[in-house]
Amino acid sequence: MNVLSQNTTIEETSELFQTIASAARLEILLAIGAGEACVCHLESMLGYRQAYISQHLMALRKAKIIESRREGRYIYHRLRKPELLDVIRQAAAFTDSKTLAAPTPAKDCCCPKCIS
Amino acid sequence: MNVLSQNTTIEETSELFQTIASAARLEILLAIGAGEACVCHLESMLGYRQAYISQHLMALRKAKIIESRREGRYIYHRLRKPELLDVIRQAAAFTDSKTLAAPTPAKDCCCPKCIS
DNA sequence: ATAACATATTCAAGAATATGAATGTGTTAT
DNA sequence: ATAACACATTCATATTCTTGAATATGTTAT
Repeated sequence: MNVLSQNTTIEETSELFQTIASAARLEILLAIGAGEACVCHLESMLGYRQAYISQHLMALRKAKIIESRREGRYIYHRLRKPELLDVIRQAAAFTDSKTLAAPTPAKDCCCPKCIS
Repeated sequence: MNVLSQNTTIEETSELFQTIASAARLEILLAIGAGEACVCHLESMLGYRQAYISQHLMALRKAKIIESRREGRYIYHRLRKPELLDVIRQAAAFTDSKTLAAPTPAKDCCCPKCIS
């Protein structure tokens, strides 16, 4: 029933979160945006060292989140699926909004003790 | 401009991802769902040991993702903001969909070398 | 061929995380 | 007051992640 009923999906989802659960990585993904970017671009944009950025790009590539393409001595990186930005933005919105949801009163535990 | 223009939001978002970047934690959050659940419910539902679940609940509580309420000897846990489920579902959908986005050809790096 | 450049990769040590085991705390029943 | 129960917390270790430093690779210009 659930979108995540399959354990494999849960695993994959948790791996996705793991990969993007890093401020530097989020910055990089947002900087790449829907287009593409070379390392020097990210370097000047974010102020991180070259090797540091490359390391993160490597992790993102390994996680199949980005793809790379060489053009001369530049290598351009882009999101495999720009929809990832939506996931990030939604999470950011979740984080930001100060309005807490109304507490949902409900209860009926189906564990052995409760139903027996 | 960007939703994440503030570094604080990026930090918070990365912390959110960090907290939910665990299969066990995702399972727990989905099991709690929009309602509330006691530990024994989660225990019988997910098949994990009690202490293990409590440890994860502790982490989720520390991250302000869930809230707890005691009723007799049971303690019910619920999402502070059920919208979190949407974030998770969207990520799961992202993970699942096999359709890769069309490559976006684009380039114009604004780093020192490129614009100078 | 050599040098400069853009970027990737490897390595290692410290930091953070995960999780099993043991134990503590608050509540209800007797 | 004691026991049983539902759950939380602490502790310790194994594993994973992070990140600075060093180095390697592929490309272009000379």
